[in-house]
Amino acid sequence: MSLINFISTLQLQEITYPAKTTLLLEGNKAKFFYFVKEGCLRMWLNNDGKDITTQFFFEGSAIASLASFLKDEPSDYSIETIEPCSLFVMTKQDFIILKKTNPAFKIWLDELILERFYYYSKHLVSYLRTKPQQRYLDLLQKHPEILQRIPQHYIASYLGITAVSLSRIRSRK
Amino acid sequence: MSLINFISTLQLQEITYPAKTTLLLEGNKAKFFYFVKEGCLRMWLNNDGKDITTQFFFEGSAIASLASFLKDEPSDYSIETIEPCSLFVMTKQDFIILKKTNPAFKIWLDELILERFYYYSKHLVSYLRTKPQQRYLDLLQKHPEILQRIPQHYIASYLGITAVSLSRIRSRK
DNA sequence: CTTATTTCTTAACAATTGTTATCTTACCAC
DNA sequence: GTGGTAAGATAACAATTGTTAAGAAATAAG
Repeated sequence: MSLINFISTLQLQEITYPAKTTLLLEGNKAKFFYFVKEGCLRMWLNNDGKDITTQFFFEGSAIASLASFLKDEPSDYSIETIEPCSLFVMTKQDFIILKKTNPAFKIWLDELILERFYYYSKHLVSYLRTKPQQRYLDLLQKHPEILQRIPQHYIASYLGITAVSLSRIRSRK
Repeated sequence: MSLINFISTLQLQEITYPAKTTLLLEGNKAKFFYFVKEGCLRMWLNNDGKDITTQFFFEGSAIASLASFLKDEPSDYSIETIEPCSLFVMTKQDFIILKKTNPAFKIWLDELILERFYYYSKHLVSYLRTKPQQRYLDLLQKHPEILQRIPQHYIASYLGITAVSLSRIRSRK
Protein backbone atom coordinates (compact mmCIF):
# COMPACT_ATOMS: atom_id res chain seq x y z
CA MET A 1 0.00 0.00 0.00
CA SER A 2 1.34 3.40 -0.91
CA LEU A 3 2.03 5.94 1.80
CA ILE A 4 -0.66 8.31 0.56
CA ASN A 5 -3.31 5.60 0.48
CA PHE A 6 -2.29 4.45 3.90
CA ILE A 7 -2.35 7.95 5.35
CA SER A 8 -5.85 8.55 4.06
CA THR A 9 -7.10 5.64 6.17
CA LEU A 10 -5.82 7.29 9.35
CA GLN A 11 -7.97 10.42 9.19
CA LEU A 12 -5.20 12.66 10.45
CA GLN A 13 -5.56 16.36 11.14
CA GLU A 14 -4.34 18.56 8.34
CA ILE A 15 -2.49 21.74 9.26
CA THR A 16 -1.08 24.53 7.12
CA TYR A 17 2.17 26.27 8.04
CA PRO A 18 3.78 29.37 6.47
CA ALA A 19 7.29 29.22 5.01
CA LYS A 20 10.26 29.13 7.44
CA THR A 21 8.21 27.71 10.28
CA THR A 22 10.14 25.56 12.74
CA LEU A 23 8.23 22.36 13.52
CA LEU A 24 10.90 20.81 15.71
CA LEU A 25 13.90 22.49 17.29
CA GLU A 26 17.19 20.69 17.87
CA GLY A 27 17.43 19.60 21.51
CA ASN A 28 13.70 19.03 21.95
CA LYS A 29 11.93 15.70 21.81
CA ALA A 30 9.90 15.02 18.69
CA LYS A 31 6.18 15.06 19.50
CA PHE A 32 4.71 14.86 16.04
CA PHE A 33 5.04 12.81 12.92
CA TYR A 34 4.27 14.67 9.70
CA PHE A 35 3.22 13.65 6.20
CA VAL A 36 3.74 16.16 3.42
CA LYS A 37 0.61 16.91 1.38
CA GLU A 38 1.93 20.11 -0.18
CA GLY A 39 5.17 22.09 0.06
CA CYS A 40 8.72 21.22 1.04
CA LEU A 41 10.75 21.12 4.24
CA ARG A 42 14.28 20.55 5.40
CA MET A 43 15.97 18.81 8.27
CA TRP A 44 19.03 20.60 9.59
CA LEU A 45 21.39 20.88 12.50
CA ASN A 46 23.41 23.61 14.08
CA ASN A 47 27.17 23.61 13.82
CA ASP A 48 28.83 26.52 15.58
CA GLY A 49 26.14 28.92 14.51
CA LYS A 50 26.04 27.74 10.91
CA ASP A 51 23.23 25.51 9.89
CA ILE A 52 23.76 22.34 7.96
CA THR A 53 20.89 20.86 5.97
CA THR A 54 20.85 17.07 5.98
CA GLN A 55 17.72 16.23 4.05
CA PHE A 56 14.89 17.70 1.98
CA PHE A 57 11.30 16.52 2.01
CA PHE A 58 8.67 17.00 -0.67
CA GLU A 59 5.07 16.04 -1.35
CA GLY A 60 4.27 12.45 -0.43
CA SER A 61 7.02 11.84 2.08
CA ALA A 62 6.95 11.27 5.82
CA ILE A 63 9.05 13.53 8.01
CA ALA A 64 10.03 13.26 11.67
CA SER A 65 13.19 13.05 13.70
CA LEU A 66 12.99 9.25 13.70
CA ALA A 67 15.71 8.76 16.29
CA SER A 68 14.10 11.20 18.69
CA PHE A 69 10.65 9.82 18.05
CA LEU A 70 11.58 6.18 18.46
CA LYS A 71 13.93 6.54 21.40
CA ASP A 72 12.21 9.47 23.11
CA GLU A 73 15.48 11.38 23.19
CA PRO A 74 16.24 15.02 22.34
CA SER A 75 16.51 15.46 18.61
CA ASP A 76 19.87 16.10 16.94
CA TYR A 77 18.00 17.87 14.16
CA SER A 78 15.59 20.70 13.57
CA ILE A 79 12.73 20.53 11.08
CA GLU A 80 11.62 23.63 9.22
CA THR A 81 9.28 24.43 6.35
CA ILE A 82 10.90 26.00 3.29
CA GLU A 83 7.74 26.74 1.34
CA PRO A 84 4.27 27.15 2.84
CA CYS A 85 3.23 23.61 3.71
CA SER A 86 0.11 21.55 4.12
CA LEU A 87 0.84 18.63 6.43
CA PHE A 88 -0.98 15.72 7.99
CA VAL A 89 -0.02 15.55 11.64
CA MET A 90 0.16 12.45 13.81
CA THR A 91 0.61 12.84 17.55
CA LYS A 92 3.10 10.71 19.42
CA GLN A 93 0.27 9.03 21.33
CA ASP A 94 -1.44 8.03 18.09
CA PHE A 95 1.90 6.88 16.77
CA ILE A 96 2.59 4.62 19.74
CA ILE A 97 -0.90 3.14 19.67
CA LEU A 98 -0.80 2.56 15.92
CA LYS A 99 2.61 0.95 16.16
CA LYS A 100 1.32 -1.50 18.74
CA THR A 101 -2.12 -2.22 17.36
CA ASN A 102 -1.90 -1.79 13.61
CA PRO A 103 0.30 -4.43 11.93
CA ALA A 104 0.12 -2.58 8.61
CA PHE A 105 1.51 0.53 10.30
CA LYS A 106 4.30 -1.45 11.96
CA ILE A 107 5.26 -2.97 8.61
CA TRP A 108 5.17 0.44 6.99
CA LEU A 109 7.31 1.89 9.79
CA ASP A 110 9.90 -0.88 9.54
CA GLU A 111 10.03 -0.23 5.82
CA LEU A 112 10.47 3.51 6.45
CA ILE A 113 13.40 2.90 8.80
CA LEU A 114 14.99 0.58 6.28
CA GLU A 115 14.49 3.10 3.48
CA ARG A 116 15.97 5.89 5.59
CA PHE A 117 18.85 3.55 6.34
CA TYR A 118 19.43 3.02 2.61
CA TYR A 119 19.17 6.74 2.02
CA TYR A 120 21.88 7.58 4.53
CA SER A 121 24.01 4.73 3.28
CA LYS A 122 23.82 5.95 -0.32
CA HIS A 123 24.34 9.57 0.66
CA LEU A 124 27.38 8.64 2.73
CA VAL A 125 28.89 6.65 -0.12
CA SER A 126 28.44 9.62 -2.43
CA TYR A 127 30.66 11.58 -0.05
CA LEU A 128 33.31 8.92 -0.03
CA ARG A 129 33.06 8.36 -3.75
CA THR A 130 32.87 11.81 -5.28
CA LYS A 131 34.00 15.40 -4.94
CA PRO A 132 31.66 18.32 -4.31
CA GLN A 133 31.50 19.27 -7.99
CA GLN A 134 30.45 15.76 -8.99
CA ARG A 135 27.93 15.58 -6.15
CA TYR A 136 26.34 18.75 -7.45
CA LEU A 137 26.13 17.36 -10.99
CA ASP A 138 24.67 14.10 -9.65
CA LEU A 139 22.06 16.01 -7.70
CA LEU A 140 21.27 18.11 -10.75
CA GLN A 141 20.67 14.96 -12.76
CA LYS A 142 18.80 12.90 -10.20
CA HIS A 143 16.82 15.56 -8.38
CA PRO A 144 16.51 18.68 -10.52
CA GLU A 145 13.40 19.60 -8.54
CA ILE A 146 15.61 20.25 -5.53
CA LEU A 147 17.72 22.72 -7.47
CA GLN A 148 14.62 24.54 -8.64
CA ARG A 149 12.70 24.76 -5.40
CA ILE A 150 15.38 25.08 -2.74
CA PRO A 151 17.56 28.15 -1.98
CA GLN A 152 21.17 27.56 -2.95
CA HIS A 153 22.77 27.99 0.45
CA TYR A 154 20.66 25.13 1.81
CA ILE A 155 21.78 22.97 -1.09
CA ALA A 156 25.40 23.97 -0.50
CA SER A 157 25.37 22.78 3.11
CA TYR A 158 23.56 19.63 1.99
CA LEU A 159 26.41 18.99 -0.46
CA GLY A 160 28.96 19.66 2.25
CA ILE A 161 30.34 22.89 0.81
CA THR A 162 29.91 26.63 1.26
CA ALA A 163 27.42 28.70 -0.71
CA VAL A 164 30.33 30.50 -2.32
CA SER A 165 31.84 27.27 -3.52
CA LEU A 166 28.52 26.07 -4.94
CA SER A 167 28.12 29.32 -6.82
CA ARG A 168 31.59 28.83 -8.28
CA ILE A 169 30.82 25.25 -9.29
CA ARG A 170 27.65 26.39 -11.04
CA SER A 171 29.49 29.07 -12.98
CA ARG A 172 32.22 26.60 -14.01
CA LYS A 173 29.74 24.29 -15.72
CA MET B 1 20.15 -9.58 26.19
CA SER B 2 23.59 -8.82 24.86
CA LEU B 3 24.54 -9.94 21.39
CA ILE B 4 27.16 -12.36 22.65
CA ASN B 5 24.77 -14.00 25.08
CA PHE B 6 22.14 -14.24 22.41
CA ILE B 7 24.53 -15.72 19.87
CA SER B 8 25.60 -18.41 22.29
CA THR B 9 22.03 -19.68 22.43
CA LEU B 10 21.99 -20.25 18.68
CA GLN B 11 24.76 -22.85 18.52
CA LEU B 12 26.19 -21.47 15.30
CA GLN B 13 29.10 -22.97 13.43
CA GLU B 14 32.42 -21.30 14.14
CA ILE B 15 34.82 -20.81 11.24
CA THR B 16 38.33 -19.37 11.12
CA TYR B 17 39.51 -17.32 8.15
CA PRO B 18 43.01 -16.03 7.36
CA ALA B 19 43.65 -12.31 6.88
CA LYS B 20 42.50 -10.67 3.62
CA THR B 21 39.87 -13.29 2.95
CA THR B 22 36.86 -12.06 0.98
CA LEU B 23 33.62 -13.27 2.58
CA LEU B 24 31.29 -11.45 0.22
CA LEU B 25 32.11 -9.87 -3.12
CA GLU B 26 30.33 -6.77 -4.40
CA GLY B 27 27.64 -7.78 -6.89
CA ASN B 28 26.84 -11.10 -5.24
CA LYS B 29 23.94 -11.79 -2.94
CA ALA B 30 24.76 -12.13 0.74
CA LYS B 31 24.31 -15.75 1.85
CA PHE B 32 25.74 -15.58 5.34
CA PHE B 33 25.42 -13.50 8.45
CA TYR B 34 28.56 -13.33 10.58
CA PHE B 35 29.29 -12.57 14.22
CA VAL B 36 32.83 -11.61 15.12
CA LYS B 37 34.37 -13.70 17.88
CA GLU B 38 37.96 -12.69 17.19
CA GLY B 39 39.65 -10.39 14.67
CA CYS B 40 38.52 -7.46 12.55
CA LEU B 41 36.97 -6.98 9.13
CA ARG B 42 36.01 -4.21 6.77
CA MET B 43 33.17 -3.46 4.43
CA TRP B 44 34.19 -1.74 1.22
CA LEU B 45 33.10 -0.90 -2.29
CA ASN B 46 34.85 -0.44 -5.59
CA ASN B 47 35.09 2.99 -7.16
CA ASP B 48 36.87 2.99 -10.52
CA GLY B 49 39.43 0.49 -9.34
CA LYS B 50 40.07 2.18 -6.03
CA ASP B 51 38.50 0.67 -2.99
CA ILE B 52 36.60 2.69 -0.43
CA THR B 53 36.17 1.31 3.07
CA THR B 54 32.83 2.19 4.62
CA GLN B 55 32.92 0.42 7.96
CA PHE B 56 35.13 -1.57 10.31
CA PHE B 57 33.97 -4.45 12.48
CA PHE B 58 35.59 -5.81 15.62
CA GLU B 59 34.99 -8.45 18.26
CA GLY B 60 31.37 -8.65 19.38
CA SER B 61 29.71 -7.10 16.35
CA ALA B 62 27.46 -8.57 13.69
CA ILE B 63 28.48 -8.17 10.09
CA ALA B 64 26.53 -8.72 6.87
CA SER B 65 25.45 -6.72 3.87
CA LEU B 66 22.12 -5.96 5.51
CA ALA B 67 20.52 -4.51 2.40
CA SER B 68 21.49 -7.51 0.30
CA PHE B 69 20.48 -9.93 3.00
CA LEU B 70 17.11 -8.37 3.71
CA LYS B 71 16.11 -7.61 0.13
CA ASP B 72 17.82 -10.56 -1.56
CA GLU B 73 19.56 -8.17 -3.94
CA PRO B 74 23.19 -8.06 -5.13
CA SER B 75 25.35 -6.39 -2.52
CA ASP B 76 26.78 -2.92 -3.10
CA TYR B 77 29.61 -3.84 -0.74
CA SER B 78 32.31 -6.41 -0.29
CA ILE B 79 33.27 -7.87 3.08
CA GLU B 80 36.86 -8.85 3.80
CA THR B 81 38.86 -9.93 6.83
CA ILE B 82 41.73 -7.64 7.83
CA GLU B 83 43.23 -9.80 10.56
CA PRO B 84 42.80 -13.57 10.86
CA CYS B 85 39.23 -13.99 12.10
CA SER B 86 37.16 -16.39 14.12
CA LEU B 87 33.51 -15.98 13.14
CA PHE B 88 30.16 -17.49 13.99
CA VAL B 89 28.30 -18.11 10.75
CA MET B 90 24.56 -18.08 10.23
CA THR B 91 23.14 -19.29 6.92
CA LYS B 92 20.44 -17.35 5.16
CA GLN B 93 17.98 -20.21 5.70
CA ASP B 94 18.62 -20.13 9.44
CA PHE B 95 18.29 -16.37 9.36
CA ILE B 96 14.93 -16.43 7.63
CA ILE B 97 13.58 -19.12 9.94
CA LEU B 98 14.84 -17.34 13.06
CA LYS B 99 13.40 -14.04 11.89
CA LYS B 100 9.98 -15.63 11.48
CA THR B 101 9.91 -17.92 14.49
CA ASN B 102 12.06 -16.29 17.14
CA PRO B 103 10.58 -13.02 18.47
CA ALA B 104 13.76 -12.25 20.41
CA PHE B 105 15.74 -12.49 17.19
CA LYS B 106 13.30 -10.25 15.33
CA ILE B 107 13.56 -7.66 18.10
CA TRP B 108 17.34 -7.92 18.03
CA LEU B 109 17.36 -7.53 14.23
CA ASP B 110 15.09 -4.47 14.31
CA GLU B 111 17.43 -3.00 16.89
CA LEU B 112 20.44 -3.77 14.69
CA ILE B 113 18.87 -2.03 11.69
CA LEU B 114 18.05 0.98 13.84
CA GLU B 115 21.59 1.07 15.23
CA ARG B 116 23.10 0.82 11.76
CA PHE B 117 20.77 3.62 10.75
CA TYR B 118 22.06 5.79 13.60
CA TYR B 119 25.62 4.90 12.69
CA TYR B 120 25.24 6.03 9.08
CA SER B 121 23.37 9.12 10.18
CA LYS B 122 26.14 10.14 12.59
CA HIS B 123 28.87 9.29 10.11
CA LEU B 124 27.17 11.34 7.42
CA VAL B 125 26.79 14.33 9.72
CA SER B 126 30.49 14.15 10.56
CA TYR B 127 31.17 14.68 6.86
CA LEU B 128 28.89 17.67 6.66
CA ARG B 129 30.14 19.09 9.93
CA THR B 130 33.87 18.67 9.84
CA LYS B 131 36.89 18.64 7.59
CA PRO B 132 39.10 15.59 7.04
CA GLN B 133 41.65 16.71 9.62
CA GLN B 134 38.99 17.05 12.33
CA ARG B 135 37.42 13.72 11.34
CA TYR B 136 40.79 12.08 11.85
CA LEU B 137 41.20 13.66 15.28
CA ASP B 138 37.66 12.64 16.23
CA LEU B 139 38.36 9.07 15.17
CA LEU B 140 41.61 9.11 17.08
CA GLN B 141 39.77 10.17 20.22
CA LYS B 142 36.68 7.97 19.92
CA HIS B 143 38.15 4.83 18.36
CA PRO B 144 41.89 4.69 18.96
CA GLU B 145 41.69 0.91 18.49
CA ILE B 146 40.92 1.48 14.81
CA LEU B 147 44.07 3.54 14.37
CA GLN B 148 46.15 0.85 15.99
CA ARG B 149 44.78 -2.22 14.26
CA ILE B 150 43.85 -1.02 10.79
CA PRO B 151 46.27 -0.16 7.94
CA GLN B 152 46.27 3.56 7.21
CA HIS B 153 45.11 3.46 3.62
CA TYR B 154 41.89 1.76 4.72
CA ILE B 155 41.39 4.46 7.33
CA ALA B 156 42.10 7.16 4.75
CA SER B 157 39.35 5.96 2.41
CA TYR B 158 37.05 5.59 5.41
CA LEU B 159 37.70 9.25 6.22
CA GLY B 160 37.11 10.22 2.62
CA ILE B 161 40.66 11.24 1.80
CA THR B 162 43.76 9.75 0.16
CA ALA B 163 46.42 7.86 2.08
CA VAL B 164 48.86 10.65 1.23
CA SER B 165 46.61 13.26 2.73
CA LEU B 166 46.12 11.21 5.90
CA SER B 167 49.86 10.83 6.28
CA ARG B 168 50.20 14.61 5.96
CA ILE B 169 47.49 15.21 8.56
CA ARG B 170 49.23 12.87 10.97
CA SER B 171 52.57 14.63 10.53
CA ARG B 172 50.91 18.04 11.07
CA LYS B 173 49.65 17.12 14.51
C1' DC C 1 68.32 -14.71 6.65
C1' DT C 2 66.89 -12.90 2.25
C1' DT C 3 63.58 -11.33 -0.92
C1' DA C 4 59.34 -9.51 -2.15
C1' DT C 5 55.38 -7.14 -0.99
C1' DT C 6 52.92 -3.94 1.51
C1' DT C 7 52.67 0.13 4.12
C1' DC C 8 53.95 4.67 5.12
C1' DT C 9 56.29 9.09 4.45
C1' DT C 10 57.74 13.01 1.96
C1' DA C 11 58.11 16.30 -1.87
C1' DA C 12 56.44 19.24 -5.68
C1' DC C 13 52.85 20.98 -8.23
C1' DA C 14 47.98 21.48 -9.74
C1' DA C 15 43.30 21.93 -8.53
C1' DT C 16 39.75 22.77 -5.30
C1' DT C 17 37.71 24.67 -1.46
C1' DG C 18 37.33 28.00 2.55
C1' DT C 19 37.21 32.72 4.06
C1' DT C 20 36.19 37.44 3.81
C1' DA C 21 34.31 41.12 1.57
C1' DT C 22 31.73 43.70 -1.80
C1' DC C 23 28.06 44.20 -5.00
C1' DT C 24 23.78 43.14 -7.41
C1' DT C 25 19.36 41.26 -7.56
C1' DA C 26 15.13 39.45 -5.74
C1' DC C 27 11.69 39.34 -2.46
C1' DC C 28 8.79 40.61 1.63
C1' DA C 29 6.57 43.78 4.88
C1' DC C 30 4.92 48.15 5.69
C1' DG D 1 6.48 52.42 -3.94
C1' DT D 2 10.12 52.26 -0.19
C1' DG D 3 13.07 50.17 2.96
C1' DG D 4 14.90 46.17 4.73
C1' DT D 5 16.20 41.49 4.47
C1' DA D 6 17.65 37.49 2.01
C1' DA D 7 19.86 35.29 -1.87
C1' DG D 8 23.28 34.89 -5.21
C1' DA D 9 27.61 36.19 -7.87
C1' DT D 10 32.26 37.46 -7.98
C1' DA D 11 37.02 38.53 -6.57
C1' DA D 12 41.34 37.85 -3.97
C1' DC D 13 44.00 35.27 -1.00
C1' DA D 14 44.97 31.45 2.31
C1' DA D 15 44.63 26.73 3.36
C1' DT D 16 43.74 22.09 2.18
C1' DT D 17 43.51 18.27 -0.66
C1' DG D 18 44.55 15.48 -4.94
C1' DT D 19 48.03 13.60 -7.97
C1' DT D 20 52.27 11.63 -9.15
C1' DA D 21 56.51 9.92 -7.95
C1' DA D 22 60.26 8.25 -5.28
C1' DG D 23 62.10 6.25 -1.37
C1' DA D 24 62.16 4.38 3.53
C1' DA D 25 60.23 1.25 6.82
C1' DA D 26 57.65 -2.61 8.19
C1' DT D 27 55.76 -7.04 7.30
C1' DA D 28 55.16 -11.50 5.09
C1' DA D 29 56.90 -15.40 2.40
C1' DG D 30 60.25 -18.50 1.08
